[in-house]
Amino acid sequence: MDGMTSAVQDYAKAIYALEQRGTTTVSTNAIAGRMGVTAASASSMVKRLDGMGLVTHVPYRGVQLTDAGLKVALEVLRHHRLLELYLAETLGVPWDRVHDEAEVLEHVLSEELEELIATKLGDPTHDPHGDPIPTRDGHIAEAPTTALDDLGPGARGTFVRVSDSDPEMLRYLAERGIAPGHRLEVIEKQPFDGPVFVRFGKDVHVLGGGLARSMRVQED
Amino acid sequence: MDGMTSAVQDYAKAIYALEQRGTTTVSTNAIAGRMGVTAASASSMVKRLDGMGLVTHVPYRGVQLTDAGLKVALEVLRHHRLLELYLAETLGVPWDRVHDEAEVLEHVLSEELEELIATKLGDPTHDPHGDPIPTRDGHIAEAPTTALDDLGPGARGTFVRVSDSDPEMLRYLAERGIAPGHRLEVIEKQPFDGPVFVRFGKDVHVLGGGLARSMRVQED
DNA sequence: ACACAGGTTTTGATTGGGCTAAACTTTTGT
DNA sequence: ACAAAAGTTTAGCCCAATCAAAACCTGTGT
Repeated sequence: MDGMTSAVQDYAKAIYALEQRGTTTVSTNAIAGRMGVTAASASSMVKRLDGMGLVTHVPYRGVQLTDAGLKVALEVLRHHRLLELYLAETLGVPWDRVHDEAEVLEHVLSEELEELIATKLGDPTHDPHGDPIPTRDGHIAEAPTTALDDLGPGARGTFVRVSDSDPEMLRYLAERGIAPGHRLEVIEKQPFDGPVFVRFGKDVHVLGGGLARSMRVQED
Repeated sequence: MDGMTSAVQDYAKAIYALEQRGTTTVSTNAIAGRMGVTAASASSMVKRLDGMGLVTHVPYRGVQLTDAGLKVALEVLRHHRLLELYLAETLGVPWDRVHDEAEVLEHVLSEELEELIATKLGDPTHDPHGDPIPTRDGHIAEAPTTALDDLGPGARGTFVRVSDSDPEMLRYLAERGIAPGHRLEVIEKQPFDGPVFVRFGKDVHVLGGGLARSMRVQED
């Protein structure tokens, strides 16, 4: 299993993330969007991944991770999330910036270092965004989440993460005292794609647009 | 100043290392040897570095780092040596392996993380191989060293490092209780490129061949 | 003085990753 | 039912980094 470049790992991770978002098969355009490349680039890369046996690709119909591909994705994800936690805990990297640091480190982390870090952290199960960390042998406790935007009034749950860990959003939310792990209740949702009124603790916040669509909630 | 790929950084570092070894101008072959690539590859890369203003290259005559090139080399070197120290001290990576880990991490270490690590380590001046760590602003206290092989009987000094931090050699030496930082005295040197008899503390060791040529000593 | 060995550079090919523009397939709207 | 829109793939190009083979300098020895 060679040819395992950073790009290949990133695509596997992206496809995994997209598969989690409901759709069983993932479109080329979705991959391109997430990777920030053109559809043409994504298409040719998908062909490579298929050749490597990491995905099954039915032209014009979409792509799906194979077991081998899933393994790759989860390994990178484990690296990523362990690093996020490590950077936040032991080096005091501001928690809205650990994502970007981890993004580049994840590809060069040796298995040996991964092991040392995991041990040092006490084999943690969740990263600082509230995301579960895959185990060494590729298992993950992925509780299903819903976009805050899709919840109706009365819904209760835990704010789990911001998809893609967008630092801007994380900072914005942090400024108003909102962070992954916090309990919430939806008070009201304006129609016509309008904002949602959410209670965090005592405070009610109005969240709309991209924000409410990116915030993932684990419902009770 | 873009186009700063890992490869460019590695070449700058290699050229810096070779310049330290006495010769003012560095040959293409020497670079190729150190980088583990063919002379052709080194030659074309040298042309790139010249175009970027990192070296001055006189065809067929050799290469020399410019101020800009030196700055690049010392920045990477600072990353490398801070990482070596960090990995050894806080993660317990065996000290004969920190070099290889640092080799890949040095290129993706952000300035921010570098700062946090340096602070956490108390702004250290030397790495675990005994090599000085360049300062943020590109200064380095490079004490001149001599190959153990070049010392004569009676010479005293401190074993400073193994050039290129060869893990095999480091392990071999560690097994016999020899490590950078140890004081030594040359007892005898056999003629005709023969081995050298060196006292470390109470023990006298016989070191010859590639070993004595790679061990760098800072003379009193 | 000049040929030859050894070091250096050039040439042309390859691989990984990306882009634009054009071709092709599928979906959608009327 | 069929054309337009939307999505996907292909074709042809670029750049970084490498290699092997060929062409090219340089210095040395006779």
